[in-house]
Amino acid sequence: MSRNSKSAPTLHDVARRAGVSTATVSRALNTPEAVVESTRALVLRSVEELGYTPNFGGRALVSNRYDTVGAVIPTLDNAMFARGLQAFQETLAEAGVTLLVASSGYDPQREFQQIQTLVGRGTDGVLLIGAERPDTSYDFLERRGIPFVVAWTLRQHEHRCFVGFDNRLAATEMTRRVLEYGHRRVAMVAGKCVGNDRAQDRVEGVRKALDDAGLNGAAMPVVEAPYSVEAARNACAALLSREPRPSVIICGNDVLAVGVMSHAKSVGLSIPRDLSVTGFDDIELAAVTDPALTTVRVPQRSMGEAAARSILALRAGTTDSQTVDLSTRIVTRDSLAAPKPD
Amino acid sequence: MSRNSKSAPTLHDVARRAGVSTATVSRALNTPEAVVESTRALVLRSVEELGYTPNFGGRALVSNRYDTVGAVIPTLDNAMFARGLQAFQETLAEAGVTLLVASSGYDPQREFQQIQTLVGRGTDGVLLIGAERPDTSYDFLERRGIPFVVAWTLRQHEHRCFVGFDNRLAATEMTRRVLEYGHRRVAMVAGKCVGNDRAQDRVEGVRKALDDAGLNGAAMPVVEAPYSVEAARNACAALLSREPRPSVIICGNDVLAVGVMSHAKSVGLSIPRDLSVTGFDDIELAAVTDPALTTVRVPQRSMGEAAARSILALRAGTTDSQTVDLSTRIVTRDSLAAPKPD
DNA sequence: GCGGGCAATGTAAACGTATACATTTTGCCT
DNA sequence: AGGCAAAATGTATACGTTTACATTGCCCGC
Repeated sequence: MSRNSKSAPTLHDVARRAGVSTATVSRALNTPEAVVESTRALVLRSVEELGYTPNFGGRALVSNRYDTVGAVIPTLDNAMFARGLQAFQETLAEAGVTLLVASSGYDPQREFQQIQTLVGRGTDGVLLIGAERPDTSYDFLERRGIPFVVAWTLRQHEHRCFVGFDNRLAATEMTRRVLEYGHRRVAMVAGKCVGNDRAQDRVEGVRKALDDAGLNGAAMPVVEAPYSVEAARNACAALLSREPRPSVIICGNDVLAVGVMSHAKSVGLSIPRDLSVTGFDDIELAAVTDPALTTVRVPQRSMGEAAARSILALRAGTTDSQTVDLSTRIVTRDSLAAPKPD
Repeated sequence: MSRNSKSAPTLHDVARRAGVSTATVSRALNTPEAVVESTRALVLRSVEELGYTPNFGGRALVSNRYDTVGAVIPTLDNAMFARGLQAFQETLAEAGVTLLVASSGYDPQREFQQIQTLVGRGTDGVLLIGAERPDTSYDFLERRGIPFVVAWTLRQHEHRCFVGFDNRLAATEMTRRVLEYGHRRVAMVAGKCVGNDRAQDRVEGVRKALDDAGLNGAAMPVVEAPYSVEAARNACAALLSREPRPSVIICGNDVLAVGVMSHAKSVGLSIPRDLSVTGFDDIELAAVTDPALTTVRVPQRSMGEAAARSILALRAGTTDSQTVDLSTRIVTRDSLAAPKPD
C-alpha cells in the first residue's frame, strides 16, 4: 500500500528517489540539454516510477506562464464557429497550448464577464469573434497586456490584430452576381445586426452593390432574424407578402437560407424558378439542400489556424500585429438563376 | 505614470493600500461574512482602485482547486457535440467553473494524451464522449482521483457515471418502426465503428430489431462511413448496387442520411417512394431536407446540462455515481414510408 | 469596574516550482 | 601532476495565495 493516492508526488519526491536535487529534476524536465545523460535517465526513471506530473499551480505561480489561451465565442450551436474553433484548438495544441472556451450568447456584457474570467484564470491570449464590443473589453485586455486576436471580420486598426475576411466585400460580390442574372427586386434576410458587425457588414455590402448598380440600396427590404431555421421561415413569409414580391432573397447565413427555401417551397414556390435564394458560409449541408445552395465560401478552418498562429506569434512577442485577410469566393450551385420575366 | 503595467497588483498591494493585512483582504474577498462591513468596504475600494484580480497560480497552488473541468471531444465539426458542449459550458459557467476543451479526432491514443494534458493543467473533472477506450485512460483518471463523466452513451458500471441515452435501444425502436411500414430489404449506412461504441450500438440495435422480427440481422448489409456527406454518398452508391436493392436505408447519423438522400436523388430515385431513409440525432437541418427526415431525436442540450451537473456533484464529493438515462424519441417526417410493392 | 468570551484582525507557515547564484565535478592543457 | 575553465549540480529564495493559530479589542453580565 505504498501508493496512498492522497497527495500527488512532487518534485521533491522525485529528487529524493533519484538522489539528486530538485533543481536538477526541474532542469532534466525543462532543459534536458543542461543535464548530463546519465542523471537525466535517472531522473526520468524516477519520474516514471512515481507517476509524477508537475503541479500546474506551482509552475504557473513562479513562471507566470500558463500556456493557455481563451476563446469567447457567441455560441457553439452554429456549426461555423465550431469548425473554426476546432482548427484553432488543433493548432494551439501542436504548440502545447490549451484552449479555454467560453460563450457569450451574443451578449456584449456577458462577453466582458467571460473575458475577465478567462484572464483571471491565467489566460495569456484571447480570441474574440467580431470587432464590435464596448471599449471596456478592449481596454481591459490592453491594460493587462494580454494579446488578443479578433476573428471573423476585418477592420483597420493601428495596434489590433485581425484574422478574417471582408464580410462587406463578399456580400457585395454576391449581390453583383445576383444582379448579373437580371434580378431587380432584391430582398434580404439578415442575422441580428445589433452588436454584430458581421451581420451589419453583410447588409451594407448588399446595399452597396445595389447602389453601385444605380438601384436604391437603402430601399431594399431587410428582415433580421436570429440564426435559426424557424426564424428564417417567418422572415421569409414577411418578405413574400410585400409588394412587389422579391425575385431573390439574399441571406446572411446558410441556415437562414435553408429556412427561407423551406418556407418558400411550402407555399408552393419553385426555387429558383419563382424565387432565387443565396446563402453565406458554405456549411457542409449547403451542397445537399434542394436545390443546392449558391453561397459564399468562408475559409473556416484556415481562419481558425491563422488566428491560432497569430496569437502564438503575439504571445511570443511579435510587435507588429499583422492582420490576416482571407479571401472568400462564391460557390455556384442551383438556388440562384435568372428571374422569370414578369 | 503610476500604473507602470509591468506587474499586476498583488494581495499585498491591496492590503497595504487599505491598511490591513493580507489575510483580511483574502477573507474580505472569499468569505465576506467573516469581515466587518467597514473594513470590507475599505478593502473593496482598494481592490477597485488597483484593479486587482487574484493570481490564479498562487490560489491554485495553495488551495489545490482549479475550478476547471476539461472535455475531450472527438471533433467539434459535428454540430451535435458542439451543441451539447455549449450547454455543458453554460451550466458549468453558472457554477463558476471554466471549461477546457480538447479534441481527439476519434483517436484513442490522442484522447489519452489530451486527458493527460488536461489533468496536468489542473483540471478537476473530465467529460468523455463514449465508453470505449483503453483501460489506460480510465486507470489514469481513477488513480488520480479525478472525477469524470462519460456521456453520449450508457453502460452498466459499478463506479462510473454515465449521462446519455441508449443508442442500441433507440436504433431498435427506429428499426421496428421501419419494419411496421412493411420494409424487408433493410440496409444501413453506419458511422465508423472501430473505437466508437455509439456507432456500434446503433448497428447492433438495428440488427436486434431484425432478429426480433424473424429476419436475419447478421445478414443486413452495412457500410461504414466517416460522418460526412460525401462519404455517405459513396456508401449509398455501394448499397444501391446490391441485389436485391434495399427498400430502406437506416443511417447512423443525420449527416449520413442527408448524403444518402442526396445520392439517391441524383440517380433518379424518389424518396420515400423508391427508397426510404431514416436518420439519427435530429440536427436542426433534418427538418428542412427534402423530404424532411424521419429521425431519432437526441436530447443534446439536456445531455450537456446533465453531464455538467453530474460532474459538479462528483467534484463536490457525491459518492454515489448516479447514471442519467435520457430518453430519445422518433420524429416522424416524410423520408420514411411504406415500400412500393414489387 | 472587571473578567470572560467572542468577534475581528494579524502573523506566519505552507503550497510546488523555477532559477540566480554558489559550489562541486569534469575535462583539458601545459 | 596541477591548475583552470567550463560543465554539472546543489542551495536557497521568491512567486501570491490561503488558512491555522495567535492576538487584539469589544461587549456584556456580574
